[in-house]
Amino acid sequence: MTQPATATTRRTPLSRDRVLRAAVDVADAHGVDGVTMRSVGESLGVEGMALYRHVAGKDELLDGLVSTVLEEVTAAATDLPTSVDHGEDWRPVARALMLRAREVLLQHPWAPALIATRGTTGGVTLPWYEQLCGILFSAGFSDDLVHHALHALGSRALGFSTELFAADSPAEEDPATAVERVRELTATMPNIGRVVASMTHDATGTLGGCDDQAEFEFGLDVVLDGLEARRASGAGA
Amino acid sequence: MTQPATATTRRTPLSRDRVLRAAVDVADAHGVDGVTMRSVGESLGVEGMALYRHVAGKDELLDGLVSTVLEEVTAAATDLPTSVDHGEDWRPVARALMLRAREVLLQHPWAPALIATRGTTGGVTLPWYEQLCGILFSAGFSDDLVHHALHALGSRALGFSTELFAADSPAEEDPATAVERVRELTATMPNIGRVVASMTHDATGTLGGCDDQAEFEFGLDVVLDGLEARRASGAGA
DNA sequence: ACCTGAACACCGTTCAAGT
DNA sequence: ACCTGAACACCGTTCAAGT
Repeated sequence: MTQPATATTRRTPLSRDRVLRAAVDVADAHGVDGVTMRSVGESLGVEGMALYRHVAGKDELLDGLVSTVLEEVTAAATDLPTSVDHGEDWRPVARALMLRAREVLLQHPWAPALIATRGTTGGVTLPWYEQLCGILFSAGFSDDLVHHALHALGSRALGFSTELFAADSPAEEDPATAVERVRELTATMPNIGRVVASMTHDATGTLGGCDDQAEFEFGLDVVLDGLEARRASGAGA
Repeated sequence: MTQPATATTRRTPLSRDRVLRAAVDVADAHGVDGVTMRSVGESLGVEGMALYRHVAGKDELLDGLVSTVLEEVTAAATDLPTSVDHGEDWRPVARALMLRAREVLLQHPWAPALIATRGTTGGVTLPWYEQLCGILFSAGFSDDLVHHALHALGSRALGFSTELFAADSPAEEDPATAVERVRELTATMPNIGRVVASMTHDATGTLGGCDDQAEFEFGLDVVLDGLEARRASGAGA
């Protein structure tokens, strides 16, 4: 049962980087609550106490988790443009940068919430912001408007939240109970009832079927269009 | 030292509601990590194990924390309009609703991150969404556009994140080191350096002085204007 | 009916001891 | 130099026992 790791694996010395990568794997598999000094150690074939050689403690390990994921975000953007040509629409380029960030974060569903608990992201996101700045400046943004855009887009890309709106619609729901639920809702909350009713009329016919990706892109386009309007009109704020 | 609570206080029977309110107070005072079955019990003059009579466990207590704060958000909105007059600009009304929500959440700095860890907000936010729906429908929004707006504004109001952008500027920083830091930044990251430089030129002269409130309002106005443009042009998406 | 005390499993952390 | 084992404080949770 106690399968000893191969000699090679056993001998590979621990390092801060290996610890953090192992912790990310544990979080991906068991959520952030599953990340324990002992569990991360076990996934490395080592006692949990051995980790203290390479990270100061649990808190720094969690910070490291955030940094590791955000480095992944930054790395995933390196094959995207860092500027636009004169007269070129900057929005598709910034859009791609934003969607790429989202792709990475969706692979680590625990990450946005953990990022939110940390006060800051440290410096690891700077290259990503530098890239975004490059795109915006080359498109003719003013200093102030770039600053505002960094806040508006940065919080959207790195701190996006999913499904706050959902009112616990059970994954598998009987159509009859769904209709009944809409009826109840409509009785006391006519406006929400109207929205939900319009959703049930769509192709799928299912309730609570919000397309997170589509909603993210809608909100993103609203922001991109709004920033472009302000750039074109020369408004600093 | 062991000050016994007054007889009256002692006799007031525990209830789910009192437990949750006590837990919110503990979180406000010591952060969400300070919320412990034992610490919440102590703040009520009771052993931690007594809480299990009123909440199923720690997880339900945290869910209750989120619900309590979100009920506060909903309650804080009741003196705001639920619709607009024909031809009235809906944006200032929706804006007030959003800013009111933010005000409440800023009093519980731990709340957004905790909300993010919970999959859903349960049904407690429905009245708030109902109110927002009422405003949007009365302003002539289509069903689809209201749906999109609920996502765009809801995630912004309830899941907003602060200061993801900041690169750990120490609270108290010597101006000389600040200038040096900008120089280093500018060397490898000219675009970010330009933004930071433009910030240091403002009235305060301090570095890293991002005005979260102003940035929130800027991003909010971008979204509100974008939604209005889509409403006016009759675009469903 | 409601709370307490003791107990157990698990976690973060320290540190002397191993190799 | 790097890891292990034992130990300690603290936490979530259960449950028999108190009042």
